[in-house]
Amino acid sequence: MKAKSKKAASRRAPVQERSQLTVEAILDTVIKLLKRRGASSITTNRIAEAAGVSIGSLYQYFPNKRAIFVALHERHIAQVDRIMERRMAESAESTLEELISSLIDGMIEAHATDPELSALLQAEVPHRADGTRDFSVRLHGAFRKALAPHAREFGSRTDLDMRAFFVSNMIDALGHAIVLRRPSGSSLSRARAELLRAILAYLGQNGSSPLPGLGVS
Amino acid sequence: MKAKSKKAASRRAPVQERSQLTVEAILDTVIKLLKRRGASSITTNRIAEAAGVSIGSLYQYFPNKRAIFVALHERHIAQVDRIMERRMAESAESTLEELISSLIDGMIEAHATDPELSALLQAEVPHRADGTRDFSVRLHGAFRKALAPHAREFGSRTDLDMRAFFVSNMIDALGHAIVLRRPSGSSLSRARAELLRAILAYLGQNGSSPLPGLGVS
Amino acid sequence: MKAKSKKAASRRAPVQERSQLTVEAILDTVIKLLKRRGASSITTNRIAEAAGVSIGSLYQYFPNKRAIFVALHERHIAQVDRIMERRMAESAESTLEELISSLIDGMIEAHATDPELSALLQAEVPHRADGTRDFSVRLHGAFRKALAPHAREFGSRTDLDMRAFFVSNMIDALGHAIVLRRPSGSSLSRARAELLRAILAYLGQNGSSPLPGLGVS
Amino acid sequence: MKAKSKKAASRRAPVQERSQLTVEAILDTVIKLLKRRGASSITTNRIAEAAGVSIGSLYQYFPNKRAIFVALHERHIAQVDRIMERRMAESAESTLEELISSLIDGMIEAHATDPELSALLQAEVPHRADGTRDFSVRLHGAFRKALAPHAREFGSRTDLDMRAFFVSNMIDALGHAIVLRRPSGSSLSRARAELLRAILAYLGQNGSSPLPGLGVS
DNA sequence: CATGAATGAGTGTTCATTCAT
DNA sequence: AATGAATGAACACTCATTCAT
Repeated sequence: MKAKSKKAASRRAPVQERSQLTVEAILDTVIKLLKRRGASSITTNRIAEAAGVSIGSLYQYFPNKRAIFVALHERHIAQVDRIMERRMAESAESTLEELISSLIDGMIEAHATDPELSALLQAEVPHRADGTRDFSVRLHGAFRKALAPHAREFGSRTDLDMRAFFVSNMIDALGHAIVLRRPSGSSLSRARAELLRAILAYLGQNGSSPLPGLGVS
Repeated sequence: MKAKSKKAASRRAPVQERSQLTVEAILDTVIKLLKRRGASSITTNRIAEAAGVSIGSLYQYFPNKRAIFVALHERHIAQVDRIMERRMAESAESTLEELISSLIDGMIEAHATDPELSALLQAEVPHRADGTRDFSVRLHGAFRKALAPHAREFGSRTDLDMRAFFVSNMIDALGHAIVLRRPSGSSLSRARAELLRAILAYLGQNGSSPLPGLGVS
Repeated sequence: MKAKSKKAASRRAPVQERSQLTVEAILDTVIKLLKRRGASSITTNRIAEAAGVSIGSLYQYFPNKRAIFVALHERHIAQVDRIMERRMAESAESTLEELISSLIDGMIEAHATDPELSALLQAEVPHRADGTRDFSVRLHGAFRKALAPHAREFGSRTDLDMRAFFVSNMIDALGHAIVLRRPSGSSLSRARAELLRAILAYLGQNGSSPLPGLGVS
Repeated sequence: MKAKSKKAASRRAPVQERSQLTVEAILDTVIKLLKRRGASSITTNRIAEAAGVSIGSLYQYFPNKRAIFVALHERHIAQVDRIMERRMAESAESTLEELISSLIDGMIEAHATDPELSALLQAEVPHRADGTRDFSVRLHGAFRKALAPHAREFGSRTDLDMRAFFVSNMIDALGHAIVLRRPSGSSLSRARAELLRAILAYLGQNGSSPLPGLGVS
């Protein structure tokens, strides 16, 4: 699930650190402008000004405007990545149900933090289709591993693959949906429970047995 | 599910028709340019030229550039709408399973026709968040009606609402996903069957009994 | 010596004509700015404003800034071309001396009209080396033809070629020099006579006899 | 013929020397960039980087960008100057023919070393008209002195002046021309001989006597 | 002296939109 | 209605130059 891992050597770089701070400041500013005025009115000069950086400096950190949006998407994805990765690590010893439950919460955590931003990023900020795909793909891969121990329950290898695909997409898409569009009048926790139920039902194989001891180990 | 219902006044038809044709031609051109060069290089002048229309005429049909994109999204949604509406009408007498099966096929039909376009519209062409929401909302409403006859099986009214929300989102999001991103090596029909199974399992209530009376058999 | 010969079909083009006028106006403006402020302070917006044309229109006629300078050079060369070509045509029946005399006057006419411009074009306005070369090459070719009838006087074909090369370069470079840098205190006509003498002496073969009957015929 | 004579104060030498080396390195880099990318893409930052000097240091040696180009032209002219000056000194006892022959060789030596650079400096690198003029003027002055002993052969003082002007310009312009544009198929030495012949013929005064004993003394 | 991050005025260029024909 | 030349505000981006370290 690691996106890029540009872990800075701890003491190596006051310069690097300041760079990183500036980059973060710029991206945060873009988010602010995105919410305040919408994507179409964002200009590089406005970003620079609002971020308290000279336009020249902005171009020292980003080669062009598109790169700023790309970085914004990447940072967002990396944040989700980090959350999900942590949860997967934590659930290493848990049952499958616990794992899925945790990942749903992760998804909710990731998107409920700033639902407006999530929506804007998807609807207004152009992003080569790969960005989203990458995330899906990583989540899919993670699930393939998580479900592998139970492979014999899912007929063939293709079955496992498909199952992982569905589960990852359900968590992603439905997690997204319940945060952003859940029917008015229903609580998030209620929706969360429903999502868990949906996934478990799907994995329940013909509704037969209720996942006896599906540890992730 | 009707998007706008611009029922043409019967006698103004000839004019309206030419207008309609021009509008269609323009939107088709936008799609072509979108695929060929990407959204960021689309300009109104280029659209007009590629569509064989003068820039002046283009502005006779669209008040500004954004309106073109809006119209494109609307047309796309309307197409999906039409397909789904037809299928819902056709399945008025069918079992729930048949309805869902049909709607899944509708979703696939809608997106498999031009997956590239679907992806582009979502990733590159800006669309106020409402566009997507509108569609979801309509599908949701439709499902509320479709599931209503079985209301007593789903405890409260809130339950029904939630159930409809999940089913509509699963059809939308997972239908989308299996067309655009399904794991290589798996067939669309296989994925389609899996999606149906997932939804039915979800509606199967705890995976226990098979929806007594709901025709799911 | 023909540069491009885009002689407009006489009635074909009111549009073309206006275009041509605008282009000329722009180039004239560039010259004015060149003289007034120097090449380094010329901007496309300033050109447009000074020419009374919108910047957008300017870019309808020239794809970029460099093209403006290229066009300016080309126009200048074309003017010299035209003058020289006319003189060569007029001297078809004259002696070689008369031809050379006429071409010297042509060169002077060409550069004396606006010596400042000539100097600026050469010193400040960037021009791919070919521009100048082209002119030299055409003049060289012209002289090869002019001297051909006297080929037997100049040993081999290489000799003729070399002779034509020297004469064309003397007319070009020295004609240029006497207009722009001739020693203060000497008249142009005096310098002109000296140039003629220099060329004739050069062609006089060892300075021996005074060009016996070198008619161009 | 001395261009500037920045005779280094003997004791500041080490510093001066390093400075001088840096300046030379910068100018050499400019030439490299000039050849590689063309004048229009040269920036001070690129120069500094390619020269392995910090941009700050570059500005320690040159007050602004223009100064770099000026220095480049001056260095080039100084090189030619040096060559020509040496040759004039060496030919102090020679005949006029020998002097001229030597200066032609000097001109060839100067430009044949790096013809591409010569062309670039003239065509792409902006230079106030004075730069070229200066050189011409100095060569002109030198010739005035060289021809002075034979003043009585050239009628008036004005005559002498004019003669010196023509000879210096012929050496300059035609020397340049034979190096850079001589007709394909002719050797440089052949062209060199032709240039000498042209100048001698010009000085031959009506083609009469062949310059009896025109020492420069 | 050296450095190179930072600056920001200014540039070339685009492109949505208008409007006279 | 249709046209498309013209517009010019606005944009992304550059680059000569400075100055704190």
